[in-house]
Amino acid sequence: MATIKDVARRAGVSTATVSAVMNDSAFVSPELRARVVTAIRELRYEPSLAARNLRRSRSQLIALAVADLSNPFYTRIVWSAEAAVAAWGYSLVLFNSDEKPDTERRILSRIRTLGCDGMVLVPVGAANQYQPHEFDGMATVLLGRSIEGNTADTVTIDNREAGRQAVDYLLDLGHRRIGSITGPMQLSTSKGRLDGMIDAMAARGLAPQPGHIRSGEFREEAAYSVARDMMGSPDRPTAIYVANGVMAIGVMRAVADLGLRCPQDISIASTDTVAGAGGLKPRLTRTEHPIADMTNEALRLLVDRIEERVSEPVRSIVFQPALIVGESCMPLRGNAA
Amino acid sequence: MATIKDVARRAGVSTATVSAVMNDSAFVSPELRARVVTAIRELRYEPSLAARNLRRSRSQLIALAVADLSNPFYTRIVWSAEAAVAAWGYSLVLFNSDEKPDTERRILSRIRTLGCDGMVLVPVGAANQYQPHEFDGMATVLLGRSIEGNTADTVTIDNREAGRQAVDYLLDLGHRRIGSITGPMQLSTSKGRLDGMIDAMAARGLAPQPGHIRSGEFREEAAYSVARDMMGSPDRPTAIYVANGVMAIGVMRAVADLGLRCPQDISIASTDTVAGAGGLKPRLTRTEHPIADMTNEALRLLVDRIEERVSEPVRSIVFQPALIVGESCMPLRGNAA
DNA sequence: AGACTTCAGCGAAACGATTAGCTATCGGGG
DNA sequence: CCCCGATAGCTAATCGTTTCGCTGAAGTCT
Repeated sequence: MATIKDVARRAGVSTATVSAVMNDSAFVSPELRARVVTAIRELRYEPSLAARNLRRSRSQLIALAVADLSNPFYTRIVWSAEAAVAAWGYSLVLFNSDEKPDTERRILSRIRTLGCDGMVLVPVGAANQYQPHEFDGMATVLLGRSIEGNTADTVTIDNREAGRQAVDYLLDLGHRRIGSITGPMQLSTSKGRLDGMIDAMAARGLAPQPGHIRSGEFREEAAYSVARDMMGSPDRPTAIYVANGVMAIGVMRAVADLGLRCPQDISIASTDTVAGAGGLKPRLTRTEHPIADMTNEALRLLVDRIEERVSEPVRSIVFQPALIVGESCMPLRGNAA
Repeated sequence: MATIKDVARRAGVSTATVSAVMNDSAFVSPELRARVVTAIRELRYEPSLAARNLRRSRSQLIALAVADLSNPFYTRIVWSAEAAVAAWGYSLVLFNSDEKPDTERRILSRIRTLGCDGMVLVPVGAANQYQPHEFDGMATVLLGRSIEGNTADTVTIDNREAGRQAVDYLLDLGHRRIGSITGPMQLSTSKGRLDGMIDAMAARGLAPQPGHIRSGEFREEAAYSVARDMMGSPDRPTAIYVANGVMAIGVMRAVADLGLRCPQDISIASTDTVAGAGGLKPRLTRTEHPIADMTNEALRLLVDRIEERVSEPVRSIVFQPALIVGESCMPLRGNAA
């Protein structure tokens, strides 16, 4: 691997000149520039980022730590993020905390050690699990989930509104016994969506039955067993709001395995799914999130911070969900019940 | 950010001793060690990888460049790779070449500049597009696709066998007019799978009609339009072998939009899909690839190379596909035709 | 006691870039 | 003719580690 010294020697100039040519940081006469450029090409010189970064104390690395790489929702974020990061001239270091706070803690420390210029984090822990020092000195944007009392920029969806929209739709169809399957309650997303559901019902003087509100991990299997349990009971709901796309798949599988038909026997609405794209039948009625826009925005905020073009202490951007009507819901009258 | 010097000063020792404590690289008396450890904790010292790597000329970074991050096949690879890389003590830098050779070239150069210790590459170009120098000096493993005449380790699936298995199954069901929709022919995967199909038919004295063999980009949209075209003609095949999971979704959508039913009107078999997991109906009959195993193996080979525990010049590992029977194929007799 | 080995720990030279500050050259104005 | 300013390019310090080779103290052997 050729170094800047080799190039300098070959071109008969100093390393400072080579550096100037590489970075366009000072005027270099056309003649010398040409010699340097030739030497660079001949030696196939590529500057070492390790050295450059040590000097500049920057790394050109942006870390992305997502909560669950097996979830298409996050792989979509990864896809968008890779493109955005590259477009801003950085490279993406990817981490999967697998919804485990301990793993996340190790990742945070690793990100620090790597000297990443900034990070986009989908936090998995409850607010009180974070030490303040875990964020300071590092440009950070929280994506998708927020942490109360945090000091970092945040890009989220209006979860409460998402829950409200979905459940309002079910209510409009005449459903009254509506259940919900959501994720862990310490997460802002789960809590927000459930609150939205409760809002929507309260607005019509209703409240969900306690046994019809269940939470579990944001995984297909967890949702499957919770759904089997809830749907097996005689006073089962006529409609379910599932707070997450992957869980919705589990719920649909549970419904099918119980011999129930969707939407004839049970209506299902969900939030944040990307499953519709996969050819799922029936197509889910769901609130969709502008994942790509959210991710791009998160990176814009982050790069702003990194390059110190920003004055405000903390910025919070909230996107709005949109209800997409599929084929997984029916008016109550049409029900077998 | 505290540096090793701060720690040394605080503990009243030299930087060399701090380094020894950090790396367990030399014996340090319990007393000094304790002082150092305390100082490290108090200052919340984390060594700078930039400096360490400059010195050691290693980066603890492994690059993964996949062909298409929007394809679940590759996101599955990303998932497995992140876990494996972390388990080996490295971090993952992710790139998406988006099936574009130009983008891939830029990525290769970036990987070099970053000083990654090694890379796992899903190559997108034809063999002759690679310069030998693009690989040398860098530990490399090719994953999923191979490059003829390459000098890197390779982990692939037996594509020919995959095509043979799927088409054999269709032949066993009595199909004779079998079509195929595959990816770009310069890719080893597309070519291998088509060859396997031709093998299977030739073994029974048959050959596909020329108009029934089509190729296009490995994308849902490409497959959709090719399928509409092929299925619209009067002598359309009674079964199709689709060489890729994402394309299979496009084909199924095309079939549905043409008012045809699968499997009653047309049987579909595919290779390499991960769509079955997504709740697709009917479930595809397909050859599955042990993606996680392949990825783990690729990383094992790579780390072997990086840590120079290996003598052989080039290793090639070929995995075998397995036929998974779903509900997307029927015997020919049952057809409307 | 003297000579030799261990051994903990230190000092300083790398690693490969950037960059502040300096030097030499040249042209032009007083 | 001298001085000055501008300009091109160089020298050397620096970033934060690791690591080679050294020192001096303590232990071991004759």
